[in-house]
Amino acid sequence: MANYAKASLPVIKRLPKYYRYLKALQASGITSISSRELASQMGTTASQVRQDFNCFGDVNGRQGIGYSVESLLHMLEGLLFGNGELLPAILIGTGRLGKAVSRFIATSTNGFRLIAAFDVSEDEVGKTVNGIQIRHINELDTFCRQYHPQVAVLCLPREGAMQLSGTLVELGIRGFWNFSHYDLSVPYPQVICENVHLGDSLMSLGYRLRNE
Amino acid sequence: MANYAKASLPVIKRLPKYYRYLKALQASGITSISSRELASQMGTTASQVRQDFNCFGDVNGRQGIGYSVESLLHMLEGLLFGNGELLPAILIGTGRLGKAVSRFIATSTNGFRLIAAFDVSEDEVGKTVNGIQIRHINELDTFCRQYHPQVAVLCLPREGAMQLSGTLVELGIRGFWNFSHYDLSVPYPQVICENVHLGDSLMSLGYRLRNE
DNA sequence: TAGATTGTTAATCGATTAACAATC
DNA sequence: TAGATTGTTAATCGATTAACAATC
Repeated sequence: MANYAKASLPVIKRLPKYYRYLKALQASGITSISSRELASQMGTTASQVRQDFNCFGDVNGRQGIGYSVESLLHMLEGLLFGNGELLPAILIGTGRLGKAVSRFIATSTNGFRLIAAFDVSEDEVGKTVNGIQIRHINELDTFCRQYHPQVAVLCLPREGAMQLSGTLVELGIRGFWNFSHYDLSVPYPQVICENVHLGDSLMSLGYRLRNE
Repeated sequence: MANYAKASLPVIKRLPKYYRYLKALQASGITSISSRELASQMGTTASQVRQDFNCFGDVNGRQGIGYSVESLLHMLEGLLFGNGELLPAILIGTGRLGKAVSRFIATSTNGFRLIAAFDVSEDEVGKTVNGIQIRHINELDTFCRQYHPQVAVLCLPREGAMQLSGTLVELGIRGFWNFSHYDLSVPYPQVICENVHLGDSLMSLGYRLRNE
């Protein structure tokens, strides 16, 4: 799919931020932007903006003018959401957090397609999240073999994610969004979405606050 | 409070992970651990473990033996959760995400104390989250002046967080946990908890999956 | 003592920032 | 043309990893 020099993880993590700022510019009718001005708005440097842009392909910046907002957005949309095709995703764990998070995946413009949800609790089974019927975790194996989801969103309350991740990889899952409060033991090259230990980030916040 | 060489952000972000692994070791009855063994379990290097440990104080590693699990945990607990005192926090936005997230802050062993919750919707006002009554956002100003919360957890659905952050800083908020899908415009030195753009991390995941 | 492991300094690696020629 | 801005190479900065003397 991609054929340009691969972006480093820090660059990848910045893409959504570029996307949001450019969307805002577009909304206010701005059609062209210089790296200097964009950097100043985003609180970064013009150098970084240009380096980043140059690593995700043919951005068509014009010397003396700047970059076309529309063309940048078009490029970012392709990178972030794919070009039309949606990544089939499953939700595992349909508690409060699972329900809150699932809304994002269920929104097709975000590039994912929620095709199933699983829970251990018999109470949950048969109910729906975002129009998707909740299945019992026992059906996971059969389901994956038939429908080949690519992404798993783990919203299990505690243990289980670690053990489950291995199974999921065997069943063809290529990416995880892990909200479980444990580390997955997934071998390279599966992609794990970072930024997901809700508790971790708050713990760190507390540390920083107390030590400023 | 802290008087040791300040830890860099990457180090701070690793603290919760150390905490979890050491807790697991403790639970399985292990009292002493070498940097080499801990690193191997966590998927990092012994060098990094030692460098990290040496930057958060007097860890009392014993040459030839290793580190005391208990003493490391004691130290990490102090760093992450404070020594008994809890950071007063408020929740802004009590939708699904706000409710899910608030459980963490409302659990006192995590080092925070949820003292209030606010929402714009009149429907929400008067209801409770985790035993805390939901107030109307109009009361935010009066409340902060009286009770001096230090941390704000932003679970607003879209706009608003950006504009609100400035006000909150003026009202004495020192740290944010921002789940809102926008960047805050908060001046240094307020602490912003990263890892919080739920959508962002999924977008990035999609990009990585499609480009592997 | 011999083996293991720390604490710390030095080397490496990678990401960010600066510089500047090319050019719109 | 003159001013502005890109694309890209070089310099800097910081974090990770390696090395090793000290020592339990």
